[in-house]
Amino acid sequence: MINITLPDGSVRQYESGVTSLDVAKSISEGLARNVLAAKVNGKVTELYRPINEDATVQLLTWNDEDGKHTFWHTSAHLLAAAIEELYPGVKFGIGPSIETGFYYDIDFMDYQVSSEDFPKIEKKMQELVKAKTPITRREVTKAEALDFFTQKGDEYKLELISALEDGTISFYESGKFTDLCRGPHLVDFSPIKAVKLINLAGAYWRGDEHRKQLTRVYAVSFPKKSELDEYLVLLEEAKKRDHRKIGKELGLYMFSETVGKGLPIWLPKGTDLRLRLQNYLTKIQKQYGYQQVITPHIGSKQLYETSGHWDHYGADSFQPITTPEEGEVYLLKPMNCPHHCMIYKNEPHSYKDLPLRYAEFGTVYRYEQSGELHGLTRVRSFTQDDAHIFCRPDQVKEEFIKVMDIIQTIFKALSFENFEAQISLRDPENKTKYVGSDEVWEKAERAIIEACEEKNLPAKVEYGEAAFYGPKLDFMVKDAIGRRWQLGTIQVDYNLPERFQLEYINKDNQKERPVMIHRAPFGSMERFVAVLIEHTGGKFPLWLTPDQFIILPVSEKYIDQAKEMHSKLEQMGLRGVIDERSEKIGRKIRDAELKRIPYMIIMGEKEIGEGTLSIRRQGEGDLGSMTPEQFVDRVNTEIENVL
RNA sequence: GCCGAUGUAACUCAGUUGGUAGAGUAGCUGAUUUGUAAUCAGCCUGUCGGGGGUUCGAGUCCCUUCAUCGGCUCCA
Repeated sequence: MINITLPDGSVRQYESGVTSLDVAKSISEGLARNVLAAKVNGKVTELYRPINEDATVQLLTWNDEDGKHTFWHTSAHLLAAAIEELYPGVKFGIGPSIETGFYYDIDFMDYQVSSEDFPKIEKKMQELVKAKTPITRREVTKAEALDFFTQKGDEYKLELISALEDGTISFYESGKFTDLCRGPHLVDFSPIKAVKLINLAGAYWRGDEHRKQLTRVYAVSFPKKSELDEYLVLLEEAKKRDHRKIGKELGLYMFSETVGKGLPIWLPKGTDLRLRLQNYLTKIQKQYGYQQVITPHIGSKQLYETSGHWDHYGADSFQPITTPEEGEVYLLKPMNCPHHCMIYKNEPHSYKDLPLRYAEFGTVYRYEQSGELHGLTRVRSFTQDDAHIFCRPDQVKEEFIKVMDIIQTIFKALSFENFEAQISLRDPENKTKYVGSDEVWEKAERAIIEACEEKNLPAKVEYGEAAFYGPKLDFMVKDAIGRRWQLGTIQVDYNLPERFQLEYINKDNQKERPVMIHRAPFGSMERFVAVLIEHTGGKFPLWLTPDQFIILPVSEKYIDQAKEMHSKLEQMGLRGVIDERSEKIGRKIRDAELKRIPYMIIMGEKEIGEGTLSIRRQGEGDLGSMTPEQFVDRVNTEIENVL
C-alpha cells in the first residue's frame, strides 16, 4: 500500500500502481468526470500513469491553470490531427497552449487555407472528439524519432528532435495522428466539447525572421459549449470597447495618412481630456516635490551618444537631421532622460539638495516598424508623463514608496481597482551583462521588494527581466472585462549618472554619483487614454469626461432658459453643452446616452415653473428632480469620492 | 520589415457572370413644439485608397504603390 497526500493535507491509502484517475474516482464520481490531469509530486502527468510510491497528488480540473493548459495543449493536438486528415502531407512546427487557448504552427505546403475553411476544420475536430480514440504516450529513442519524421518528411520536427537528448523523447498517438510531444495530455479528446478557430497568422519558424514563415492557426476550446459562448460574448464586448472605435465615435483623436502613420492627432475633446489628466498629475506631483521642466523635441546626436541610446537604438530610430550650413547633427528626441541629466548637470549639487525630481510631459519620437503600429497603443510619436528623480543611494526605497503612492492615487481616481506589480531583477546566473556594482544592485533590488511589502502591493518577482542599467517595477492593471494591461513603470538607473558623470558633494565633502529613477505612472498619454477608453468603454470618470452634463430642453421654447441654466452651472464649476435641436425629448436622450454624457438635464414647463431640474444619469435612467444647487452638490460629491 | 486579409459618401455597409454606383445613419431645408433611448417630408453627399495595365467598356480582372486590420519580429 502507498500513501497519497491530497492538497487539503489528508492522506489516503491505495495499492501501489494506482492511477490518479482511480484516486479521483475514489473521492467522488463528479471529480472523476471533471478531472483532466494530475499533479503528482509537483509534476503534471496523465491520469492513467500508475503511481508506485508515496506521493502528493493534486487532481487538476478546468479550474486549475495547469488543468486548463493541459486541456488546451491536447486541443492543439486535436487541431493538428484534424488538419492532417484534411490536408495530407502538411508539416507541423510547434503547438503550445497560450494564455487563452492554443495555436499550431503549420507549413501548409501548396494548400490554400483561409478562415473560410474554419468550419470544415472545426467539424473534423468534432468528429475526432466523438471517436473517443485514446491518446497514448510512447517513449522512443532518438534514432526512432528521427527515423519517423524523416519518413514523414517533416523537417521542423526533425530540427526539434535533434536538439533533444536521447532517452527524454516521447510520442503521443491518437488514431492516425502521431506527434512529438513532452506532454502531458488528456486521456482522450472527449472532454473537448467546444472548439473555435480564431484566426490565421504568419509566424516565423522559431521566431526567426530569416527563416520560413509558417501559418499559425489560433483557436480556443472549452469543456462546455456555454463556456465557449461566454468567451465569444467577451470577445464581442472587447470589440465594443475598442479604443479605435470609441475614440472615433467620441471625437477624441484622429490619424491622417497625409500627416503620417503612427502619428496621433488629438482633437478638441480628446485634448480636453488629456490636459485634464495632465493637470491632475501635475498637481499631485507638485505635492510630492516635483518640479516641472520643458525640453526641446530634438537634441544633438552627441547627447544620445553620451547617453548610449544612439549605440543601442540609433539604427532603428528615425534618421538624424543635419543642418545644411554647419552640418550639425540632431536626433528627434526618443527619450527625455538625457535632457534631464543636463538639467541636473547645470549646477553643482549638495547631498542636502537631493532628491531632485524633474517632471515633463515630454513628447518623444520613435521609429516603430510599420506592421507594429496599433491605434493609440503603439505609435511613433507619444508623450510620456516622464520624471527623473536624482537621489542618494540611501533614498531609493523612500523614493520608490512615494512614486508608488502617486501611482496608487491616480489608479484610484481612474477606477482601476485591480492592479498588481511585477518586480524585474537581475538574472542571478549572469550578472556580467549589467552595469553598476553588485552592492548597489543588491541594495536597490532589496529596496524595491521592501517598498512593495510596505505598501502591501502584490508583486511577482521576475529574475532576468531587469534592464541592463537597473531593476524596475512595472504596474499591470486589470480592466473592467478582465484584460491585463501594463501601465506605469519605475526604473532604477545606474548607467546614465555614470555616462553623464553626474555628481553631488556628500557629507564628507567627497564627490559621489547620484542614483537616477525613471518613472511614468501613465506610461504614455496616448497609451493610457487608450487603456482608459477600453476600461471604461468610453464612460470616463465624471471629473475627467469632456462634457459632464447636457441640457435637453423639452422644446425649443425653453432654449433661452436652458442657456441661462448652462451659464449658471458653468459658473458653479461644471462643464456641459445644450442640445438645441428641434427633436423630441426621447431622441435627445437617446443621442446623449450614446455620447456617454454622464448627466442629462431635462428642462420643460414643469422645471422652469418650479425652478428645478429633472436629472437623468447615463446608463441608469431618471433620477427625479432637484434644484440646480442640489445637482451641483451631487456632482461634486461624486467627484470627491474618487479624487 | 515579413505573412495574410481589407480599402466604395463624414460614419456603418451593399454592389450578381465586367455594362458606367446604392442603403441606413449623419448633414442641410422645411414642417412639427415635442416629457425620459430614434417625429415626418424633401434635398445634398463619391477621384469606388493612389498609379499603371487588359478591355469597346473596370468598383468588379491583372500589376504596382499607399493605408488599415490580424499575427510574427522588435519595443529605450
